Amino acid sequence: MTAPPATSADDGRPVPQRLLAAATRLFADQGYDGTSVQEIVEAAGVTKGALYHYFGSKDDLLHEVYGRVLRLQQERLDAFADADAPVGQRLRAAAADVVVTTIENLDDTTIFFRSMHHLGPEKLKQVRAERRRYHERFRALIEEGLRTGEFSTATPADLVVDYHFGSVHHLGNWYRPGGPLTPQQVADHLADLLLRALRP
Amino acid sequence: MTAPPATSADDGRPVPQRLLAAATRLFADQGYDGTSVQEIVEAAGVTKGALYHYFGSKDDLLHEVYGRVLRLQQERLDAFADADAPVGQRLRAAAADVVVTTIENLDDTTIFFRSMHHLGPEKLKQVRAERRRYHERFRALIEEGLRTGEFSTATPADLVVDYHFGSVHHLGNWYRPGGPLTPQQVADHLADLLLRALRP
Amino acid sequence: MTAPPATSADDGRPVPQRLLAAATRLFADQGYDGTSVQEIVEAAGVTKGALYHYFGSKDDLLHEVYGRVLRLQQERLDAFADADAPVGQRLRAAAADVVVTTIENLDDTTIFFRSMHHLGPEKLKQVRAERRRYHERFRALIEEGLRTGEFSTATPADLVVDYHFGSVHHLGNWYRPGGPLTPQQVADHLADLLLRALRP
Amino acid sequence: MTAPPATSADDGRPVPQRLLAAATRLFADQGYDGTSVQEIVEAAGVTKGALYHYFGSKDDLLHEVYGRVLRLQQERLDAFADADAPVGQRLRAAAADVVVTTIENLDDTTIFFRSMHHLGPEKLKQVRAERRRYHERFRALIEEGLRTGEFSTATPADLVVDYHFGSVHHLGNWYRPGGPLTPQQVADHLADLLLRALRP
DNA sequence: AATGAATGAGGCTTCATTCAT
DNA sequence: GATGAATGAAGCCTCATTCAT
Repeated sequence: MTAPPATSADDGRPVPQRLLAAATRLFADQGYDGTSVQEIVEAAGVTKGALYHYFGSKDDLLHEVYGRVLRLQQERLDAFADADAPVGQRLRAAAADVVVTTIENLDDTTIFFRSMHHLGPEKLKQVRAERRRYHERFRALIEEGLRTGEFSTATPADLVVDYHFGSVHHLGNWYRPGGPLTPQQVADHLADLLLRALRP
Repeated sequence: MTAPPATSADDGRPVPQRLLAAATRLFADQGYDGTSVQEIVEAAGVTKGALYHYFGSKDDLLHEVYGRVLRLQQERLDAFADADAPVGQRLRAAAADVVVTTIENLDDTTIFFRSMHHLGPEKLKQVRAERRRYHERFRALIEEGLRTGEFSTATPADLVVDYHFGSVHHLGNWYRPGGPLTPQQVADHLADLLLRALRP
Repeated sequence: MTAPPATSADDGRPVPQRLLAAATRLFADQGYDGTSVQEIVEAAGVTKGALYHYFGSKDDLLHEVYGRVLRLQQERLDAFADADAPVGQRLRAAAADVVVTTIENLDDTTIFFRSMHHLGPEKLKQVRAERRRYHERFRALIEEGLRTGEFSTATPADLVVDYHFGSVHHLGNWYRPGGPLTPQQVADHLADLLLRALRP
Repeated sequence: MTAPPATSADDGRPVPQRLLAAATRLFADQGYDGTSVQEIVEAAGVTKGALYHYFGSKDDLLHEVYGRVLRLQQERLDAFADADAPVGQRLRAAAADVVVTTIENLDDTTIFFRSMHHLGPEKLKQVRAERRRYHERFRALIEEGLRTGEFSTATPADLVVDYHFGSVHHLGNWYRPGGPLTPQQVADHLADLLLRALRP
């Protein structure tokens, strides 16, 4: 008959997106186990039945939350890595970009690194495969720089990748919006640390 | 009447230590929430009453598990930092040492970074205070090197500390005993990366 | 617009029959409660709306499944009972026939005896009335033989009927197609046991 | 301090027995699926936690309910079969006895034949093995009579066993306490029908 | 010092059915 | 004739913790 009424819970967005947004916020505030399905559906203004109509289980929500960010980051990494520039510039751009997008989606990424182990076996496998692909691409960039002599060969590329992504995962533990540094400033500093460590 | 019988679970160690060891192993294998109090007491060969006799709650176990490692690391950091050597050497030694002790207690540290948020508010506050003290000492070393001109001032000391400890937290996500690198080799590489990044 | 496309699930049979066939198979495999409406409609290649268009509820399906067989058996019993032959021959034929038709529709009958209690009160009443009518007709045959002296009066007719139909209900618990006996052989044996028990 | 108060729900019996009795009554009245765990614990005057302290799951209750009767019947069958008497007398006694004990535990047996398929796979396997053992013993009696020529060889022993136990399973569908026949009378009639069918 | 039965609250998930389109 | 999103109630089970002994 008429347009659906817009209450505080029922904004115009489709139900699945409302659920995902509510879950993201609650997981970030209270942790995955600390958040009940009941809380999620109340925050989204729907019923449990609706949630299970769109998502197979609670850990499906987790999977979706992180999958969105990971796909975004993979696309951006591919773009930076394939650009036409010296490898040092490309690596610096990619290393800084993952920091910026992680901070811009800090809820999603923090949730995920803390709660990944709650995924079922097959979903966990899938996510790990996607992360591996991401890391491989990043590592390939470093190896390219090693071959050209632009980077120091003192440290295995694997270890360098884990060094950098350690700091990216760690962002959720200390970065607070409104702090003294903007996301871009943090990103530039961390990328700089990486590149300085790689200087021959 | 007589000495207690020694069963397979009752290996002679005192009950609290048996409980702590069982909890550590189970938390590492299955996560904190994935492990029930029942499983812990069965693995330790005692009953629930015994656990609650020694520990006030389940998160007390978590607290103890990590507290042990944190106290150890703090002692060692203090020793390295107070040594009589150029600041670069002292920082390198401290940075490598925390990697080695983290790997040697990988179960404990992995559990902790993943499950910290399950601590009650007062225990969480206490642990955070201890960690802050640890970080402050580490940062002081870096600032010392900045003042002496031994390290580059390009990056704020805070950020450098987080960069390094990001990689330390991350160890549980990739390091596997029996891999190609010994704990000491990993430690040397990571300390080297830190020092290289700090070169002027 | 045009004729509906023929998918693998859409084999040309009308929708209600497809639903009934799917329900019968699933109920037999997984039980009535073990089968969800969603599974039925997926197996039939339609949607829930379609099911509820043709059937008022899930237990309507059960009712239809068994109603078909019961009507068939009633017709056949009436035919055998009304035939022109000695009562012993008529009873033997009827007793054997219900075994054959039960085996030929073993899914339907097994489901039914196991799930009857899921029918709503009014449907249950209706089915029980139909079954009673069936039993009465069967009992009348036995009583006819008792009056003529052809059968022994050692046992009340009621009990004899229940004795035989006990074995018929039980068929689903042990008869397997492809076993050593054909349906007709099983039927002949069971009818023979009944008639032997009735010998004076 | 004092003896526990005896309310209507809390009689003197131990909790597991109270639970089993409540479950048996409710399963018989309303079916297995028709009975919620909540109803059972309320009827037994305890909480859900207590139920799951003693029984691993809802179908564990079912398993216990039937296991009790089956063990009883197996013992009695063994006793009758091993007695010192002609095989015809022993078979008649065993055939009548299983009818009496089935009627005396009609709730348990009715529940079971109707709900067996709700048992998990391993429990189902175990129960089937116990039933098979029971049937084997019964069949051995019949085969003994076939060898001595006391029984007719017209029908395979297997089929005769299923014929008789069909009528036993069926008892729950029609026998009502307080009807015209006592359990013993029903038992005598059914055993008589079996023996008459086996006359050469 | 230690037991283990019992609590009670809460967790996730399933499902038959309805209804606007 | 048919769709499928959404409901809402109920279901089974888990678990940290307590307490009388």
